[in-house]
Amino acid sequence: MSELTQRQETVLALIIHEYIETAEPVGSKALVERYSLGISSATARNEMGTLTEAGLLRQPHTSAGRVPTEEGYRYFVRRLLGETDLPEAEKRLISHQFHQVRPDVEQWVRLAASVLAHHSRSASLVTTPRSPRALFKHLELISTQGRQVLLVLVLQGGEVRQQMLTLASNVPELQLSEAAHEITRACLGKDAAAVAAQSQRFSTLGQEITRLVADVMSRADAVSSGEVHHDGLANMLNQPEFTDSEALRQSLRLLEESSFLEEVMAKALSPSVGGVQVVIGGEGAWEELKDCSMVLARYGAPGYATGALGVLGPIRMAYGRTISAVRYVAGLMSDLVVDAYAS
Amino acid sequence: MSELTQRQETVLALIIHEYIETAEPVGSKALVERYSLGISSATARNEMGTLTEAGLLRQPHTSAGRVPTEEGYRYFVRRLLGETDLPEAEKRLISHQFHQVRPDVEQWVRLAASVLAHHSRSASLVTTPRSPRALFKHLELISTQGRQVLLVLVLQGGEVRQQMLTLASNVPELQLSEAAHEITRACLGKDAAAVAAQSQRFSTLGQEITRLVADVMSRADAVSSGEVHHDGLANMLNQPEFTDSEALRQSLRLLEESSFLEEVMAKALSPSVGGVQVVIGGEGAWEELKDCSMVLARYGAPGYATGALGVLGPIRMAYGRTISAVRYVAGLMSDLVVDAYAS
DNA sequence: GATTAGCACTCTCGGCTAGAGAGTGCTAAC
DNA sequence: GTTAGCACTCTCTAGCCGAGAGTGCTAATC
Repeated sequence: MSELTQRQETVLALIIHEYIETAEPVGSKALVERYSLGISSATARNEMGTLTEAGLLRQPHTSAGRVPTEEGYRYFVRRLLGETDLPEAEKRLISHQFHQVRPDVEQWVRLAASVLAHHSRSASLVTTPRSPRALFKHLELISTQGRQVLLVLVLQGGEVRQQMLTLASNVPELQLSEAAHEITRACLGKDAAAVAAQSQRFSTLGQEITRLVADVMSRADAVSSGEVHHDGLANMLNQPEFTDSEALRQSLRLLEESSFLEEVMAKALSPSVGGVQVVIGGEGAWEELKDCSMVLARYGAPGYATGALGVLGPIRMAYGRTISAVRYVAGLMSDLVVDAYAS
Repeated sequence: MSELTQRQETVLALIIHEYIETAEPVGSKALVERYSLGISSATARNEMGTLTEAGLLRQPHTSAGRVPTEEGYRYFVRRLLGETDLPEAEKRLISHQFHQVRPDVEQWVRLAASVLAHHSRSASLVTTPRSPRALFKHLELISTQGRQVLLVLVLQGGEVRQQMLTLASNVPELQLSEAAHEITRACLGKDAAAVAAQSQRFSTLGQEITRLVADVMSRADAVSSGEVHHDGLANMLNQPEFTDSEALRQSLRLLEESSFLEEVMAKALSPSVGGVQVVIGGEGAWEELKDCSMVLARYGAPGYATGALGVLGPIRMAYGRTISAVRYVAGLMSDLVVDAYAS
């Protein structure tokens, strides 16, 4: 795409700004009046014509105002948005909220979803953080009744997994806790495969338990991205583009089928590990997202635990505000996760 | 309300049945033709007039067919529905599904939500099961790095709670595990208050930890109903009564604000502990639910752990099918929870 | 050469009307 | 008690019309 003049960029930016606010095609006259541009509507029309030919704007019908195309939004986000950021006051407020809730991953995830939904006025998505590879830290066996035993497995990073198991025979409590200690010593810091490899070293009981531990750990590996929490669905309904049900239904189904979401998040986030990723209109890859945009970011500490968060909304989204919010919350979550997990 | 004749009940039932299917006012002629009633449309009209006077039917406008009133639905559910039940084949299928997933409470909750949403073609709600009063079972202290310690608390029933804490000074691992054993011995089977009362018996370290344990336990008590999972939101959108956004938005907000949901579930379920509860149109008590119906049930084993599940849909809901599904899934979940927790 | 005023043209949207269709309540006959 | 017949009411849809907004083009202006 060839270069746009300064004025064309201004016009594009203003049209997008106006359209995001009003959700209605914006015409040349309204534009120059509303923003006191120093040009006449005719000049604006000429520029708009150029932008339309460049594929950045589009007319819903012959005699209506202009609406940004997906390409137009992309140009805007890539070239014109700059490094927006939340006002300091809002940042402090959000940060304060995070430090006020109980220090618990689950709570942070909820709060993050709530904050994102509120600031973006769209639907938000936040996965719980997960370690890339579960590493053994501590095992505890707690006898309950008869041959039922509760297996509590602590992973490096503080994640706790539990699992019931029924032993072949009754085993005294003392023997259980001894076995747990022995296994803990042998497996400290090992991953699922390595734990499984240790199993021969133990007695029948130890082998049974070790295999189960390895099993639980590999299951933890399998769900590499955590559960997806969401918030702000109701915001989507306020958007005029979702008044007819079809588009809305698709988005809703999206949010409920976490498998699809995980796939999108994983794919969209793999290339850019650092910053915020903006997916506008599905980018051709996701038919189901063609009426939506997503603003996504990873958070957490690579090596310890990472998660993803983002916002799902209409293509006509307040990208500036949303990107700032996503970036800031991702940073905040990273700090919190590092604090909690790094030890 | 005075008694209805046999024929009036038939007419009411058929109108409700027809309206549930088509979502459109049903007229006398269509009714007698569709169901080959042995009466003429004029007779049907007379009966419909009586039912309208009795407050069980209503006309959207002077010259339209009849639509059931909330009172009409209530009569139908209370007197005419009988003991419907899912077909054996479907029961077996559902049961099979439950036994196929990983034996894990979280998985069962998800599956229950999915099954309910599918069978009711509406939105479903399932809380995770919770013990009515958290009772201490086992404490484990795992040192991580420096003065950071991971506190793992196992409650009676197998629920596991974890919490980070930072000690005032560095404490060797051995001393930690000894303290944990000591506290475990002293607090076995006690509730939050009793645990707090024990705290004086211990050294400074023990006191600090015991108080934290009591704190964690009382927090567990506070959330007497678990987290609410939901599924099948997309089903709601298919319903014609939710095409305009207002009613839908309300229901959505309901599902997202779990606080409100918990209140509704708690209230609606407190009187009838045994069976399935049907709330039609909010029953006057909940303004927010006035366009919706809920079919709710408790599950679990009183004394061990209980939860609630149910379906939220339009008032024009397939009550027979939904009630059967809710009842069956609640029973299934009860069995599973008892199996898992009873030990 | 860029900008602008003026103008004819196009397209949507809201309001209006008319006719079709469905359903009702009533009355009189069976 | 039931039913056929009928006049009446109300909604829903299609079609039409005028207002309004916006455009593209041309010719004049800076």
